[in-house]
Amino acid sequence: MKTQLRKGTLEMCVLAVLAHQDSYVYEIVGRLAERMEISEGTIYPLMRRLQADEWVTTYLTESSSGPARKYYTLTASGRAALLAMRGEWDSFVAEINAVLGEGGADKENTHEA
Amino acid sequence: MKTQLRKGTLEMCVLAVLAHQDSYVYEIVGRLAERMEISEGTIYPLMRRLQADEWVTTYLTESSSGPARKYYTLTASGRAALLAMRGEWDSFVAEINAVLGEGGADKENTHEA
DNA sequence: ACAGCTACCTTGTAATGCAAGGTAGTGTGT
DNA sequence: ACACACTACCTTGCATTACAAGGTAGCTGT
Repeated sequence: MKTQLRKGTLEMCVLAVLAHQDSYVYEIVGRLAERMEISEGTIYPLMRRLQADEWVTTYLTESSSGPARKYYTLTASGRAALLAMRGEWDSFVAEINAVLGEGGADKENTHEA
Repeated sequence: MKTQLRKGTLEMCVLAVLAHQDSYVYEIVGRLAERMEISEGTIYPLMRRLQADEWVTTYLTESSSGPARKYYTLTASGRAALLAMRGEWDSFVAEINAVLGEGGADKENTHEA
């Protein structure tokens, strides 16, 4: 069920990581794993989508500790998409909290939405 | 894409509406539609799930303006589930915002486009 | 040579939301 | 009587996405 909540947010999270700095899947997974459970199998197909949408481009870099790394960089439209997603995310959260706040009168005002 | 964000939250929203007061699908949809786009086809299967999980029970009531209404009531475990979901929701939102905030060290840079 | 790590990638399954469509009772206008 | 609109129920098929499990390959240390 926690899985379902994530739908649609992982793209945004990955874009946010890339906004910070270029990265490759193995590292992205490691970063995200600090804060949430995440699996490689989720990210690879996702990266293909990001590429298809032209939100990222890639380049290869040699690694001294394993196979070459495939770095991903945000494009201009990737950055724009991230901003748009943040906006959607914020209004979505507000929307849900409004519904919860409305129905949740039985829990006398936990915290505000 | 907005659709994907909703995954996993609609159950919680419906439970929240029912926590407010007993209701039937047609009305629930109307209520939720005030705040978000939502379709009947989504809710009926969802109600079956809620019933299967024994989070709601139903009773029929005659209506003076159409077919009988099938009201849904929260069970005790339904209320418990709603509380649990709210908890998950809050920590999920915090989690995502943390990732966004981190990648968004350029949050100074939120000149929201 | 082998184990273990880095790093890439694919396939199949499950969960969920939605559009489109179908059934039926009640009231209103012609 | 007939058509239409509104309430109210419900189902089927599709698309999207996350995940588990599995596969390939380079590099390092013993």
